[in-house]
Amino acid sequence: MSEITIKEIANRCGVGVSTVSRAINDHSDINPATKKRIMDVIRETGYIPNNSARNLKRIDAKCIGVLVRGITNPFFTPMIEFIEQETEKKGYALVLRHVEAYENEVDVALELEKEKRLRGIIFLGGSSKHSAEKMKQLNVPVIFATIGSDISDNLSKNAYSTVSVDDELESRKMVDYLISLGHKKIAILTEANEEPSVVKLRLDGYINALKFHDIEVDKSLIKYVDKRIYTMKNGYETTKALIDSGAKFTALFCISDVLAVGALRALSDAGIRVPEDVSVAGFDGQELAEYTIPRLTTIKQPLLDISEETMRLLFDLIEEKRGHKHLIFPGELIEAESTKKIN
Amino acid sequence: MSEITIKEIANRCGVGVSTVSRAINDHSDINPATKKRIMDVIRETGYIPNNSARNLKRIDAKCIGVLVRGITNPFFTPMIEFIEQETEKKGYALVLRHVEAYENEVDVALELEKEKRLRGIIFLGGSSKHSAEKMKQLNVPVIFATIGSDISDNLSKNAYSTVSVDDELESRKMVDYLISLGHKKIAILTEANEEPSVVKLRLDGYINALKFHDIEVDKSLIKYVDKRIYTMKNGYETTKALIDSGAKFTALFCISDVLAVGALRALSDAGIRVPEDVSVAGFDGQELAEYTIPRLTTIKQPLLDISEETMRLLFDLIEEKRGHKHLIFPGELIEAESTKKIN
DNA sequence: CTGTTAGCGCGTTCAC
DNA sequence: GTGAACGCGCTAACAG
Repeated sequence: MSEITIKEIANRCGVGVSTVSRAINDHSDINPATKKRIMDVIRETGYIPNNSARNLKRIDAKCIGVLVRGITNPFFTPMIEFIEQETEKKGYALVLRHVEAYENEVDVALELEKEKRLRGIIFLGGSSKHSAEKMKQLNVPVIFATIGSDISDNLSKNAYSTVSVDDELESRKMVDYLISLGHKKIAILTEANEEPSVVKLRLDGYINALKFHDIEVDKSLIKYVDKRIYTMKNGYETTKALIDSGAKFTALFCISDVLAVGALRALSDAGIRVPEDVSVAGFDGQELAEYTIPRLTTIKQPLLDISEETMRLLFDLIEEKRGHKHLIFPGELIEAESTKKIN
Repeated sequence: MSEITIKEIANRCGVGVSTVSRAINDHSDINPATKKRIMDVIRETGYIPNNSARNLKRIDAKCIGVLVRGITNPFFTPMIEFIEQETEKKGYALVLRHVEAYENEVDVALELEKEKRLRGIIFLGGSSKHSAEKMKQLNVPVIFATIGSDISDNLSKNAYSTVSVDDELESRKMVDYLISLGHKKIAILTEANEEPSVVKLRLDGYINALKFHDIEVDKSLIKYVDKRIYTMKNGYETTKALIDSGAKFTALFCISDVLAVGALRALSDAGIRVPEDVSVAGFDGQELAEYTIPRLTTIKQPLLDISEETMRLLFDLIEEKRGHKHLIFPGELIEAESTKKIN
């Protein structure tokens, strides 16, 4: 039962611990024969090195950390898969960590950096607005992916990079499109969040588009979901509330595809046809949007581009080839079946 | 940027390291005043204890590990949330780890157990079939949730617990139901997997139900998706292939809800109405099933029951109140809109 | 209540 | 090519 350690292996092989260490870590200066003997014993005994002890000593642990906000959200899955591949290609290990609602992502990162000796950190989701003070403690390169820099104060912009779409612009693009289809009474499903965030930016885009086209912003058409913008339930219930409120609208813009799925269902239940009676649009361009009935008109975030550039930037930063940047990629308006020109 | 350590804090406060340690770990035997002084300095300096070092020493780390197979799969999300709550209630920490396709979950568990000094391990997804030898190395309680014990050899059944539905039975239940609606030509979307697995059990259930009702098993109606049963794309493409094959069927049973979503879309694209022309059924009872159009008939796995019993069992095992068990919960057949009596 | 000290398991010098 | 010894940062046991 007692835990088996490197010492134990060394004893059984009649060698010193450092030799075992060399065998495990693929060092070159070791006799192939002894290495084989050691590896055999390791396999027999089922010995597993203790990671805590390794991390404590190892100075050159090539490891990058990815902190994901919201486990509920399938949106990041394709990005994570790409990041995993690239990380491995570069010979780095990856530590993936979900950040709970009650946790501060930078605190978690700080802790992880010490524990795993991270060489770089990627934040997926969450906010890039953090105290410059704390950010500075993170003394490895940091990149926020899918979160723009508009969200933070200018002071700390050179403390990290961002790779994202321009959420305000993309949101505006979608509302412009709906307006171009003849819609004037456009409702929106969003989250009550006055903090700088992608949510806020998307709402801003909606308001700005309406204003630009001299359409009055009708507060009864702005509906706030309860807390989470990535649950169908919230999309369903908030849409139901919108319908029940008696407000008249010909289009409904949901700031996430997941919300839109709930909206589609709620409209259908109310006997409202999409897109004949009401046009519905989402945001994100998740896989799901291609499989709803009707298919969802949405803004597709270029996740592959974002992921690629994130990794390129991160490794450049690690190798000190260049400084921090703030990159913006254009989203793509996917015109699908859920929106239609108004009669 | 030299890392700041506990020693440094001790120096700055003019106390010993153990006093700092006591302050950090909320020990009772410490002067509140000195504790406050220490905590202040810690806050100022932004000191963060190194987890690796802690894990290395700490003997009583109350920590449980959850290993999740397949990050793509939103199915486990509600379970994870529940497990998190319960773990915290009991004063335990939680380590959540996703297991990649190329990894062996028991190996990962072994590693994690050493690193984090786990007191218990929960596997979500994957297989419970592992060499008894390896399982024995895991010398803390192990529970497989949502995976039945039928999958493993009898020898090692007392080495771990399982909490799940009976996948074969539930699958049979669904096919029985479809037959009761008058369907005889029932196609199935599954995965080519001869290994013992939930996938295999669900296919077995399908075959057994047909046999029981003296319906011939038509191999052209058994369609295998490519690798993953939790992607809509696979559901879509495999259904398309089924349609294109010209095979006649009046019902389509998908062994996951996610596959069924793809199937719904493919049928719709082919001009086949659900449920008028073809009935569609899923399996799992995920949130998504309530939001498709039409709503999906499915087998709802009692995730709350499974989660509750998993946690109860785990803590009982940790406290050595009882031995390993293999619990089966009944699934619930949700009759929704995607299935219909045949004319 | 507090300081000193001995390891936790391993990687890394530095001798040999 | 190999082993002995040191210390990573911390907690726990033991004195005081």
